[in-house]
Amino acid sequence: MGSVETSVFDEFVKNTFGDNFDCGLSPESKEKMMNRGRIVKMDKGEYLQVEGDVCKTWGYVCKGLVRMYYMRDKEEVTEQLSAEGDGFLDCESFFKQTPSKRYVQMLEPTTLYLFRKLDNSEISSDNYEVRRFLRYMIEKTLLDKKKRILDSIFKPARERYETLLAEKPGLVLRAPSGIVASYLGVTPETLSRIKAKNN
Amino acid sequence: MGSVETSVFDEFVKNTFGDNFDCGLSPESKEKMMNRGRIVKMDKGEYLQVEGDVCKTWGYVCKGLVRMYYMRDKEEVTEQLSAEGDGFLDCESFFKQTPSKRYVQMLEPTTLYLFRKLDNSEISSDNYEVRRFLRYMIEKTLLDKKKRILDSIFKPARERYETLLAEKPGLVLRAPSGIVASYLGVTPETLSRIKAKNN
DNA sequence: CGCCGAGTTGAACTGAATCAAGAAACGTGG
DNA sequence: CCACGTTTCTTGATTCAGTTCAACTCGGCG
Repeated sequence: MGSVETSVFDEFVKNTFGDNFDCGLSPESKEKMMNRGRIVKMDKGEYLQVEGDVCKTWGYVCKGLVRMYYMRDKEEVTEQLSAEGDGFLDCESFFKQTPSKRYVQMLEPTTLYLFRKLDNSEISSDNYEVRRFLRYMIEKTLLDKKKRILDSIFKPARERYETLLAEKPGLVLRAPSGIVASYLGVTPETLSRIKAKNN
Repeated sequence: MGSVETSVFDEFVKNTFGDNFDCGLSPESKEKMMNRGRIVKMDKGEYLQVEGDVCKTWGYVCKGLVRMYYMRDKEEVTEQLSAEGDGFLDCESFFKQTPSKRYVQMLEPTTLYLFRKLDNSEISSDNYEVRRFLRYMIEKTLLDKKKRILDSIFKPARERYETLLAEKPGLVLRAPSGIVASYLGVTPETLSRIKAKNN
């Protein structure tokens, strides 16, 4: 593995778990983890995954902008919106290895780092450090998703928008308004009004 | 382990994962899993966990009724409501082993089956089957929670109530209305009106 | 130049929250 | 076992955030 992948992996860990997180991986275990990763470049509009595919990889955005969405009666529901430094995962299909209901599309020319899912023989042969790290990733990802969904229940639309704008201004500025609206769980009209009143 | 625990464990697996699920545990591995379980009887109103505790166990209701809730500005938000055959878990505290924000209270005299969390040395020494089974439990639990929360966003209150009534009539009949309302994510007034119109 | 889809603005509507008051259920002590 | 006070539940009136539907504006692009 070259130094490019090494630094991408370190960056992934830092951005996902925070600065002070100890991933608990020896150099050898880290090497093992990284052997599962590969860098992929994609064009704007291109799909990494469409409905019916089985999700085999865990994604991390090096550069660009990605959205994950599914269809809810002809309406696109944007579940994830990920820019540089964000991970993304279709948990349901990835865990169960069943055909996905979700689409993963590039909103800009994008560079991804993709971790391949382990097959059973790999998991059983893996060392404790690697298994623990994978467990951290699962738990972190799912707890984050849960938190995001809960926020969308309790916080009003304007507050959700302001939080997103404060934490990820790039997303709001770079993604089309309609997609940001769907990510925030409101209609395009409502987002437009929120933006208007914010000036 | 006696036959009581064995049958409780099998029942737990069946109710959690469905009839056709193969837990993939050899008799020895199953024995190992069950060594982590114990049966606990509690009174109505009693707390298994209060805010500040660190969650050490995965719960399964053999008999009775349990609710998990947390405080959101003086208001109790019921996150889980579990009767016979249901599992319950405070994911956040359990995974991170941090002080919990949640309360777990018995709404009836209740018999629980509690699985102790593994410490690190146990995990590293455990066999593949046990680790895989624990992974199934984590993934299942978190995907279910996610689904429930998503339903609460998209489906209107009346539909959520009707689904709950159809799938778990016992909960609606046995739990106090105020708690059911909080579980459904509506005010007691709204639930009362929904019930009134349903006749 | 004129089309086209995305975004904006306005008006009416709706599901659910809030506020307020009355009715029923509950448990505690006599 | 009943009486009483407290909590919980119901019912009504009002309000509000956000949706829906419709018309209009703007910017890009053939």
